[in-house]
Amino acid sequence: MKKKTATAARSRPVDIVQVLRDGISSHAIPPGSKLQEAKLAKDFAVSRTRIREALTELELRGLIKRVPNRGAEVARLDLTQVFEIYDAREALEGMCVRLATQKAPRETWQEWVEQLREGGPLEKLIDKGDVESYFLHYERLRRRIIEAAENPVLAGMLDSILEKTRVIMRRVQILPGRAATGLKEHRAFVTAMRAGDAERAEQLRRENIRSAIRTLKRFQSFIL
Amino acid sequence: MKKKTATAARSRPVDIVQVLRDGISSHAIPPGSKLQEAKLAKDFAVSRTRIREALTELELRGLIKRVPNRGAEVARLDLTQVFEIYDAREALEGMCVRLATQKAPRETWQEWVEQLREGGPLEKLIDKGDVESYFLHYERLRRRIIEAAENPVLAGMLDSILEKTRVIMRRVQILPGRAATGLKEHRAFVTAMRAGDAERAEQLRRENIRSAIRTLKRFQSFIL
DNA sequence: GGCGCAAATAGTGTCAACATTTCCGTGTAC
DNA sequence: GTACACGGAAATGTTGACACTATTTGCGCC
Repeated sequence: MKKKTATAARSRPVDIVQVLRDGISSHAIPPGSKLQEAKLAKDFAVSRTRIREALTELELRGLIKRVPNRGAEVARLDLTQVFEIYDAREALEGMCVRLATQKAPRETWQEWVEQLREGGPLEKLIDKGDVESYFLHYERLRRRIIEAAENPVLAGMLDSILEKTRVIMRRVQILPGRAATGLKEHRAFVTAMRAGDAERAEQLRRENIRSAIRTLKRFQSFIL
Repeated sequence: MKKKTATAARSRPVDIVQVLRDGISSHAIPPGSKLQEAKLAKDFAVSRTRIREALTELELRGLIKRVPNRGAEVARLDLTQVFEIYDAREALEGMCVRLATQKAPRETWQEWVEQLREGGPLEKLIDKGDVESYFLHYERLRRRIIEAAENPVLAGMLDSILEKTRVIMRRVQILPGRAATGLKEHRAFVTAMRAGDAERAEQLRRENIRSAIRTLKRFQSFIL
């Protein structure tokens, strides 16, 4: 974080937080960076007051760490916190799958069953080694499920923990065999959703996340 | 919220939020109350800047609602939100019970098995109609479990949703037969914890919360 | 007497200036 | 040569004033 981020010239009041959030969660502003109020104020062309409000919000979201009279810096999360977050994620995503299965008509998931089927388009993506594209599709499925769960409280919580681990999630996908394993597991819980079996779908989704945790534990030295 | 709350004369900077949080979550400051920055600034004997910071925190926690140029008021939550929160709670508390069972030595829960046993002291409390005291014990058990789960992320999330529904939870306890049913269910999941069966303990805890939801649904007209 | 428009009023949003604390470099003494 | 102390610079914390928006009040007109 040395120079002004190229696109930061927006003077709109609302989304200073949004820009910083995105920057931090994508590691465009890497962990440990110091955030100086005066510099940010100049970059965003606003007063320090607004910057300070934005910083308090980021602090509350746990994205930055502030020490009195010494400034703010982007929080680095250690592996302990990552595992804590994953446990929370397991519970929340599991519940989302359950609710989505109960609330949305079964046909909703038909297209995903087809995408994820053995020999289907998504499997071909992984075979080609295009993990990045697969990850984007997976993200879309996740958002669709959260939407179908129709629970803003859950959605907000997931949002607030994912903005901290987005980079880690992407790195996990690249670990040896992870994407292929993940696809099989995704296929499993989506099939259960298509069948309307909410209980089983939740179980499978949770097992899916636990599986990701195990992979992460095995390769943790490569991630952080 | 007309006059200054009697004890509000503290000038300490940190816990303005704490005071307001407690006031709102206990309904001492009832839903719909308008929070005027200038008035609060005078009551707490601090500058408006501090008040505004406190308000942004409360807004992020979902305790107040702010509309631009029109001020802030204590959020009223409708039944829809309450049920959303309970679904999230089911997922999170279930996970807490699972983790607590896995992480803490089994003997930890022995005292609770005894307290909750058939004909035990807690059952006697309910038979006497002292639901209030039972609720306090239950709260202590909850906190003990969260502590044993050793997961600050989960703890923070539960904290942030309970401060919104504390009043509702207490009202549910008073509904006909709810306390007695709750006790049986608590006994069940604590017994599983004592036995070290994390999977079953989680299931039972979740069933316990779903049971509370059903009671709430049945009597919702009396609650809100 | 009621309705509409305009001015006054109250309250929030924003800013620039001032006060305080921390950090870093320099100098001196041992 | 090292350690301690002092001072200056830079960044954060705090305050009061100003600008803008929405609401209400009062006046005139229908």
